Amino acid sequence: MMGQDRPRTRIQEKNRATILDAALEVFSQHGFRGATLDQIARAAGLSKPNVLYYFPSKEAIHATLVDGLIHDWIEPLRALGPEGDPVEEILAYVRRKLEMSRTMPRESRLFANEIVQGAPRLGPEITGAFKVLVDEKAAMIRGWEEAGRLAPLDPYHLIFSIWATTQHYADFDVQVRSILEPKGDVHFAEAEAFLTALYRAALTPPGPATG
Amino acid sequence: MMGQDRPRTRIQEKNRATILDAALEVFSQHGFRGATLDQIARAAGLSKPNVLYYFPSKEAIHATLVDGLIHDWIEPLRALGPEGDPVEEILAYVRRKLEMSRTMPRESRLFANEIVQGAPRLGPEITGAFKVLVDEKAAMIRGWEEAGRLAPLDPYHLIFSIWATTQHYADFDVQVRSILEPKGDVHFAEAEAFLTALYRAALTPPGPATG
DNA sequence: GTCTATATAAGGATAGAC
DNA sequence: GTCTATCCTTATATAGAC
Repeated sequence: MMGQDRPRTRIQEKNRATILDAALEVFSQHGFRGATLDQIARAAGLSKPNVLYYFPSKEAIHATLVDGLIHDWIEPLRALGPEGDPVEEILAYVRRKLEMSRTMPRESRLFANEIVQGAPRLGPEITGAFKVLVDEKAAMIRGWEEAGRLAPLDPYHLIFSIWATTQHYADFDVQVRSILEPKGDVHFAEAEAFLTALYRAALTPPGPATG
Repeated sequence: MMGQDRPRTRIQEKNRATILDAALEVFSQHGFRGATLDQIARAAGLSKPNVLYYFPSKEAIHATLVDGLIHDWIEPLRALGPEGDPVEEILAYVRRKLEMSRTMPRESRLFANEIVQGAPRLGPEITGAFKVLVDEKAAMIRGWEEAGRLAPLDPYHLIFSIWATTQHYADFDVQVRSILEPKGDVHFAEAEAFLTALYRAALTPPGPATG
């Protein structure tokens, strides 16, 4: 419950970081209940009691992890700004999200595990902040649409669809790979091309004969 | 491990069905490890040992559930046929999948839980059958594209995107609701309108001046 | 077929030596 | 700070009465 937030030595910082990385690995793969302190300790190269020397409980490790990741996780949406061409701006958002699925799949699965199970460990501060941010960006998108700079699509469902399509490559990675088989990570380049085409076609306003 | 497949009385069938429904509820919400036999027994209105009278183990309940659901789960993709207009055919698939998210959210989350965690309990028979089916439909879509009846988009990633966008409303239901807030289930109608517009725009071939 | 009681194991957390 | 040993709760599964 209470965070261990007094000054720490370098070795303390290092061990905490090691534990958090190990915990990210284990929690993202097995979910909160499926993860064990034993697995986390082993992944961190420490003994179980030693892990609990740095964090008061398994739940505290998870909470610290979530708190530390949430900022980076919503950064791409925060960065969706009013400058530039709306279509290109949203396409850039899609690409940033896809890039996060490629480079931070564990973080994506950590959140996916939580949300699928009803987000019992994601406090109202987190979900609340999320809603405020989405409302803000949805209003901006709505403005673009009313100005005729974007095809008229429900902004909320547009955002949901971008989350769904991009996070899919991290959250459902095993399924994607089992279907696409051998190719290593090539499918991320394919996915980027596909999603760019999908959203460009849907977002471009009907405008006066652009072809 | 071994299925209990000798003849059963009506009461046996009824209790097995009750248990499986309760298990679907509990597994879909908490995942395999997070679910307990106590929860399943309580949800089924039976005692824990009585549940284990009908199934040899927790794992057997889960396996029976998955085996029983997989057929219905992939039915919409199987139904994607060569008749009619390709764009409308795919849009119909999108609507069927979205409808399943609305009417069978527990089933969707059951599979989501499994796949996010690396599908440790989904045998190669299931994932293998999946790949064969997707390969087949992807080839059909490719054919449509080469005939100029569909905009050229990677068929595999198109299918992934349809899974992602439609299942999102079941798997990430709490997040969707926390952002869309009060409206009861209206968002499914909105989602259908959005997804129809999204895919119609992207799938319609450039063709000779249809507007 | 269904229950109470219980065996047994796993896992979170603590005690206390070093 | 780190470890071994251990406590204690939870959870799967079984025994055996009814």
